[in-house]
Amino acid sequence: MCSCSNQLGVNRPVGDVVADLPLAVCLMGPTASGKTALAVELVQSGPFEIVSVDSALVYRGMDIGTAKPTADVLRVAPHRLIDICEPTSAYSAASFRSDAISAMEDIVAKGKTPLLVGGTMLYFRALERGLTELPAADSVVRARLDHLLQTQGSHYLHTQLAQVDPASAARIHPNDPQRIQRALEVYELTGKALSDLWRDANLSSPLPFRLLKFAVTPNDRQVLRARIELRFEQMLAGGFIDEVRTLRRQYNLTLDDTAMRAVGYRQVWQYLEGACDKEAMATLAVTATCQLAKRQLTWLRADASLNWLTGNGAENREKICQKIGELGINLATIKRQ
RNA sequence: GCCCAGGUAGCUCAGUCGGUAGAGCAGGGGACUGAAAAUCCCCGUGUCGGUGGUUCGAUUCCGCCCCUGGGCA
Repeated sequence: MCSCSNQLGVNRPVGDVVADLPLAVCLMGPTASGKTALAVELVQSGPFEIVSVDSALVYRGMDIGTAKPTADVLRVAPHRLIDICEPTSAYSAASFRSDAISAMEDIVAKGKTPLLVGGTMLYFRALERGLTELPAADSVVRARLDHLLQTQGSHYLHTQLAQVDPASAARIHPNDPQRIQRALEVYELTGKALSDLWRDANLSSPLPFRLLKFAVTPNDRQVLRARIELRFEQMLAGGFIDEVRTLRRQYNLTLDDTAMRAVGYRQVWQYLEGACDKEAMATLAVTATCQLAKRQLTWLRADASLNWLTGNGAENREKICQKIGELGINLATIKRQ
């Protein structure tokens, strides 16, 4: 059993700078893998406070389709970085990094340990490794590049990029408009090649935390698919379609808005436009969600520093408790049932 | 019962003027620096419904049989 304490302390030799950094625990995993349930258990049994790492949960009014924790859950396990944006605004990995670090510092100041929970793997990476200091998205530049993309095609933009930033053009596939546009945007805003900035500019400040990372996932992909199917049915029964109707009524949204690119919302939107019937919409949404899960797993497999949690709830709690113990940290008992 | 149209990859279909076949979707793997629930890249052997015949060679042509639509009775 873990020893009982409200304080987290790091029992490492003085002078070990890395060990002196406060601990933050990461709970990563594909959609529908059970991250939230596990996080709630941890919060109820240890000195944790949750920071959401999720690009869709940041949006207000997007509750059902994002499987956002319910008000009841949030009462016992508050999540930071939820409901912080209007659906019409754009959030970003850079915004997340700075918001997350503020939240984590605040949590540590209260004597607690940040528990980072989510499935947006780019956000985890940006947090851990930092980002090159670059200009933020510029809506005017993007609108112009969008127009060029529509009229000239991505290969044209790629040849334009090759002239100002050959290294980025070589790295980015001609069919990948999003990355071509970003590289061109950075060039327009700075007059410098993105590849040169990556090489020369400093990364943002190093993360002032030590991360202990866990990945939760069923060991069988079919199990995850079944959970996704079940959850989508529950979303529909819970009023997901009305939620999208309301968003469309309340905001001046289009499918191009970041928020409406979220899995499920896109498919319901198309259904509401009459593009398909309800059954086809559900199939498309489930498929898109499974494809998202697959991409999330690709990120996770590539991270050799992860601790995998593929057991049941009790086994997973035990493993987390044990790993934290190995770091020589006194943590409140994580209850076993 | 008769007539017509089909039966080819997990699904929807293309195609082979006879030389054992390929797209989209699904699925799998991978990439990922201010949109990331996004955006991309790579991966295609399947008794070509069954069975006989013609042929050097049949998934392709012919006969019969089975199955699925639609029509006529």
